[in-house]
Amino acid sequence: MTRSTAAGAGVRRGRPPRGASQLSRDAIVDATLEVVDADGVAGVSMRSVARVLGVDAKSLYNHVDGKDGLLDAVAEHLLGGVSIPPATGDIRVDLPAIADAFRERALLHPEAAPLVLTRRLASFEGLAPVEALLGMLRSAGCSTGESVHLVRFLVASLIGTLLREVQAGPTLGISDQDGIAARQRTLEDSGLPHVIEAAPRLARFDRDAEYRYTVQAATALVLDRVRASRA
Amino acid sequence: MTRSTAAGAGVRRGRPPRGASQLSRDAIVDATLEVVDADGVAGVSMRSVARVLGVDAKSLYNHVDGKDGLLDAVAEHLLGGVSIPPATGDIRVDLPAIADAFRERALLHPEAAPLVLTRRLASFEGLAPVEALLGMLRSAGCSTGESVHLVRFLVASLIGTLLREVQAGPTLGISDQDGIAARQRTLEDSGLPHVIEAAPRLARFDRDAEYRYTVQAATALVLDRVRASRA
DNA sequence: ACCTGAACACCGTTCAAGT
DNA sequence: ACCTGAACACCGTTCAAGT
Repeated sequence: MTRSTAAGAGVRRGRPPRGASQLSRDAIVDATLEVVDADGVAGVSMRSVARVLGVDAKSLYNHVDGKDGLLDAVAEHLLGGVSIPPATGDIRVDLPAIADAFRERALLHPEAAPLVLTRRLASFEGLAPVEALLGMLRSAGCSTGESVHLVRFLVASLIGTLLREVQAGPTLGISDQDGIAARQRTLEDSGLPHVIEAAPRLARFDRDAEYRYTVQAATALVLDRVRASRA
Repeated sequence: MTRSTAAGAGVRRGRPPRGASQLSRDAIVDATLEVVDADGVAGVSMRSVARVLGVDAKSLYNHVDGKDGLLDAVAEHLLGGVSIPPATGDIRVDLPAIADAFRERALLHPEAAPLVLTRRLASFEGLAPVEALLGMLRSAGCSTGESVHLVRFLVASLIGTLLREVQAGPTLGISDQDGIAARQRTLEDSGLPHVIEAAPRLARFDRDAEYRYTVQAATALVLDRVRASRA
């Protein structure tokens, strides 16, 4: 049913062989993503993942460090797959390209996005975007120190934006016309003057438009910072 | 042992009366925060919270909508307590003041911060900061549309930053000298030239300094946006 | 080297009964 | 109106045994 079209960059494509004892870390991660796509992160249990593989839950412990390790592995698998196009030297092109690559990968399995965005922020699987951002800033003339600060700011902003994008998915968005109306009414009942004034706009949420605004604002900020660094 | 000094703004102070049937939504939220402070969000279960109150776990269902509703209530309780100082009319003062108020409240119970920052991003308990930000931007001359976009960007950036601040708490930070060294070594082993160059700076993380950088960058961005809006 | 049966100490939640 | 006993269908994880 959920037959996701784009699987990882892995070798094996379809669902892993059931019943056969073909267990491997990769197969387990794939099976977990199958569960996540179907039932969300909350649906992941050692037992539910094992069921997909036609195997006993305890067998997973031979390949993965408990449930926590399993979820880490999933986050790492997704983060590790970020592939960034070569730099052009123009920040107005390269910054959006890096952000897009990260976003695309993080939203590959929307239900898994919170995992990718909140777990392992300190991990080293997600270093590709950091390397690209650092390279961009350094060759634009920023100091190493300024570059590191700026990279952290950019990553944090992007993560915050994507986290809301994912959360807003079902609840807000254009899809749910009644939800928007109800939401607007709640906002208007808040008694806060500026919230009331902005209620029609606060009630709706266009994911792509919000993302583009974030990237554009971030780009402007970086350009400003680079200009200041040069002076 | 964990005797947190600053409790909420609630009326009752100490631990709720044990054994007595004094159950109430507020008492349950307080008890949950006690568990969170001691054992983290992962330590929260209907049974562990009930144990703090000297009550059967099932009794909680009379006041709270399951475990999910309980965690929502905790997030709302914390978010609802944000109190923002009156505006001065100077963005360079007011924006940091709003951010500080939000941060202070979100980090009141550090272990509960992920709850506050990720749950209920669409909630209406956290409207006070939104109202303050909208007011600031509108009276600075931004259109309603631009103000809404900007508020979303600012909130997302702040949430992303605070989320990392909380995550970085135990692992990075100044505290763990060996951790920093190990982390630096890993970065240097990545093979990524700019990551290697920046490794000493990437390895350490000063929470307050990073937060200040975020607020300052955000302030600069807003000032720039306001200037553009006027022209 | 890897899989599993037995086992343990947990979970969230419903519902009918009690007071 | 609110609390609980009995009950159900789950959890994660260990360990000793099997192959």
